Amino acid sequence: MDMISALTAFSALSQKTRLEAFRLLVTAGDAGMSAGDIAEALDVRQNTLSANLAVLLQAGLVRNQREGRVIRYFADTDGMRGMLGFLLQDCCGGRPELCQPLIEDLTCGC
Amino acid sequence: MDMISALTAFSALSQKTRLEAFRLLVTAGDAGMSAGDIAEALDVRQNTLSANLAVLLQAGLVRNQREGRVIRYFADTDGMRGMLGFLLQDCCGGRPELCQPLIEDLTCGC
DNA sequence: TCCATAATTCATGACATATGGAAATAAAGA
DNA sequence: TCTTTATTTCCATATGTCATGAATTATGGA
Repeated sequence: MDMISALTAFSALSQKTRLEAFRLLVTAGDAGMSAGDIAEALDVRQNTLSANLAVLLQAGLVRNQREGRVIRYFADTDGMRGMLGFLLQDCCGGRPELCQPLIEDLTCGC
Repeated sequence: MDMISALTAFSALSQKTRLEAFRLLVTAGDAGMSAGDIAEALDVRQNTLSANLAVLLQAGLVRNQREGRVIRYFADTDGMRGMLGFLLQDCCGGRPELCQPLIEDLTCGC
């Protein structure tokens, strides 16, 4: 992940509808969710959500797949990992003692 | 960390100068960096950087401290942890099997 | 073929954000 | 006190972003 990709990813997550949609897809896991279901869950119009999903797609944070009439969206864990790695990489590179407790805190029991 | 704080943090990191400044401060660690040194390192004007540091401050991603004439900035690891936790929390909550490899990948050897 | 459904694309107006110049504040030293 | 240095604040402008309404594409079924 380079600087531009990271900026795109952070920018994508800096908007309420998109952050909510992304979290929804993360919890949905492999099942994913159709664009319509996401729009209904978040109470936003289809075209508004469509534009926001397009931003998440371009940021590499979600994937999609047409299934007949519906288009199903999934969280892209690789994209998420790349973005987080971009931040933590620097932390570890320079100061392992800062990184250690941060990582430990993120394991959140699973 | 709530939704609004997370949005503020992601928004703060979605701008090149701010993301660069934050990474600079992360690697600087406890030593921190003065506003002037950051401005010079990133080749941006002081007033522009000042505005951007104010955004990072408000997002809780950096702290500062006056030392005589200079104002020294530090990365706020608590803020960083809160932001990352906000994303990973959902991942773990719903799907531990998604979270596990993601966490493992983030430990990056330290 | 015709219609209904699902979702996207396009154009527009409203609002927010970033940057630069100039001025202001704060501290240190002569 | 006056000057210099470090940094911030104010203001204007240019740019970017977001949601909306209308039109468009794509699919499935009558």
